[in-house]
Amino acid sequence: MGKWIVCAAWPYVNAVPHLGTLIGSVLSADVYARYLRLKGEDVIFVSGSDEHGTPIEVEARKRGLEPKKLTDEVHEYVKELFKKFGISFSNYTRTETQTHIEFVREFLMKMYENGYIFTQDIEMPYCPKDQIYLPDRFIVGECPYCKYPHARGDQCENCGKLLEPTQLVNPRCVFCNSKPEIRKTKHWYFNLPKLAETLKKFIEEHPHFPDNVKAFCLNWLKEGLKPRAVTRDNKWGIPAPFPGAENKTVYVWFDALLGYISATKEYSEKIGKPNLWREYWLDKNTKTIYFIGKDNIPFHAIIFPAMLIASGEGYTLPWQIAATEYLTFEGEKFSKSRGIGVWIDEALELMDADYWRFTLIYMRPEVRDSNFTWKEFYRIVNSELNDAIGNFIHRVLSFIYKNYNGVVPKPGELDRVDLEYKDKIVKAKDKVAKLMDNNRLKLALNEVVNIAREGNAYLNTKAPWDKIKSKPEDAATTMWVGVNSIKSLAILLEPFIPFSAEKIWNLLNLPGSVHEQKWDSIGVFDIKPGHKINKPKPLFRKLPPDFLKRVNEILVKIRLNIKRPSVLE
RNA sequence: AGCGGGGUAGGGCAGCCAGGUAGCCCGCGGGGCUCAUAACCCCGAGGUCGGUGGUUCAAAUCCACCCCCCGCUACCA
Repeated sequence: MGKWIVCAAWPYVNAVPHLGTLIGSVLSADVYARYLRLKGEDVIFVSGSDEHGTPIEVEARKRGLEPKKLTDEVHEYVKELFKKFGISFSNYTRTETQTHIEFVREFLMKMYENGYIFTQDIEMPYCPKDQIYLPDRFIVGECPYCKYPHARGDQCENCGKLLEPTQLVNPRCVFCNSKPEIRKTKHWYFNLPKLAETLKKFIEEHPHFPDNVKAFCLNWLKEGLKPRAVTRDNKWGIPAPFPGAENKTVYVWFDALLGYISATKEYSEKIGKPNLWREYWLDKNTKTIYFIGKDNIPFHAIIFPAMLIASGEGYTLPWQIAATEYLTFEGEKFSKSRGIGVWIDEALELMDADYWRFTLIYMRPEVRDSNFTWKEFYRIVNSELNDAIGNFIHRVLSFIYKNYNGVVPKPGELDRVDLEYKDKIVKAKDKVAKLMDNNRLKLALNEVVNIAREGNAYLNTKAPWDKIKSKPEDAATTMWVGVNSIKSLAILLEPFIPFSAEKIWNLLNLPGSVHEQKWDSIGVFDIKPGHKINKPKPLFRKLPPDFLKRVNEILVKIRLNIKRPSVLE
C-alpha cells in the first residue's frame, strides 16, 4: 500500500464548468482515485476553486460586484455540483481560504530566501479609466498585417499572426474601449533559468511521464527557460509576501498550483491531524498524479516542479501527469460567450450523474481531441450502458427472482463454457488495472463493458430458460456464475459509475458498500447458494427515440428554469 | 511562422513505441433466441489505414516531404 495524492486541475470560477472541464480534470481524477482506493491504496484526493486573476476581477467589475462575492457564490454552487456528480474529493476547497493564503505566502518567501526571486521594472499597458494593467490579450485593435479590426494584443485571430500590443493600430482596452497608456511597473520574477539543468534532468529521467509530456517539455527547455513574473498589479489576489511588494498580488498560477499542497494541509487540519500533510508531501515515495488538460502541461511539468525544488523543502515531485486532449461540442469549441456546449449544472437537469460519467469517460479525449455529439451520447447510453450492461444484469437477476424465488441456486460442476466466462472476468481484473495504471480510462471502461457483452453471449450459449426444464442443474450453475459475475462487474464499474454500482450491490443484497470492496475480489465467486437477492429492477432507462429531435428544445427549457447563483445572471 | 500531438470502413475508436495478410463498438443486410427494458446471440457486406516518395523479403506501424485538424509559443487560466 502506497501513499497517493490525486490532484485535479482547479476549475476557474468565473463561470460554471462545462463538460470538457469535467472530463479533463475532476471526473478523470475521481475515476482514478476510486480505482486506487479499491486497490487498497492510501489516497488523498484534492482540488478546489481557482478564484484569483484578472478575468475574475474584470467579470466582477462588469457586474458591479466585489470579486469575493462572485467567487463565494460560484464556489459553493460548483462544489455542490461536483458532489452531485459523485466526485469523491477528500477536500474540495478554494484559493481564498486562510490556510491557502498563508501557505502561498510562506512558500514564496522560501523561494525568495533561497535566492530564486529577483525584481525587474517593465513597461505595461495600463487602462486609465478602469485603473488596471492590461494583459496583452485584453487589448484589442486593428491587425497591422491583415487589417482585421478585432485583433487581440497577443495574436490576431483572423490571420493567426503573433503580435505585440504595441503593434496594434488604434489599440483599445477590451472592457471600456479607452486608449491604454504605457506605464512602468516593478515586478518580482521567478528565476526559472537557474533551474533549467535540474528540470531537464527531472524530465528526461522521469520514468512515468508520457512521451507527449516529455517531448513538449524538453522542447520548452531547449528553447531556454525565461524568468516568470510572480507578481501582478491586480487588486484581487493574494498579497505578495516579498519586502517592498506590499501593493502587489501573487500571479494566479503561482497561487493555484500550490493549492494542491494547501488543500492537503487543510484536509489534515479538518480531520484533526494537522501535520499529516507533511507525511505525504515531504515523502519522496508519495505518488502525486495530476489530471489536467493539454494546455496545462508546462505549468505542471515545469513550473510546479521548479517551485517545489526552489522551496528547498523536499516536496515530492510530480509522479505522473495525466493530460487529456480537448473535448469539442458538436464539432466546435465549447464557448461561454457563444453559448456552445453543455454546462455541468444543465447536464444534471437532463440526466443523472452516472449517465454523464459513463458517456464522458467513453468519449474521453485520451490521444486526440474527441467530439461530443448528442448522437453519440444517445448511442452510448442506449446500446452500451443500457443494453449491454443494464440488460445483462437484469436478465440474470430477474431469472433468479422468478425461477428460484430470489434465492441463489446451488451450482453443479462448472463446464468449459462456465469456466471460460469466469476466466474472462479474472483476466479482466488485470487487463482493466493495467489500462487504468496507464491512464487509459476510456479503454479500461471498454473492457468492463466487454465483460457484460461476454456475459450476454454466455447466457445465450447456456440458455438456462431451456435447461431449467431439461437439465435444471445446468441452469442453476449458469445462474450461480451469473450472479457472481455481476458482483465482480459491480466492483469493476464502481470507479466509473459509483451510484449505479452501489445500486447493483443493493440488488444483490450484499453487506456493506461497493465502495469499500477490494479490487482483488474481482473474479472471486463467493456468493453462496441460498443467498437471497432483492427484487430486481432495471438499472438504467433508455433515451426515447425522439431524443435527438427534442434535445435542443429540452435544453432551452432547462436553461430558462435553471437556478444559478444570482451573480452569474 | 516555430514546436508538439492527431488524421484508420457511414459514425465512434483500438492497433503504431518493440514492422509480418487491418481489429472493436454502433449502424446496415441476413439468420437464431424468447430469460431480459423491441433487449440478447451468431454470420455477412463495408477500409488502396490523409497524400507522395523512400528503407525493407514485408510498412497503418520506420524515414523524408506535402495537405488538413487541435494545442502551445511564456502577461488568459
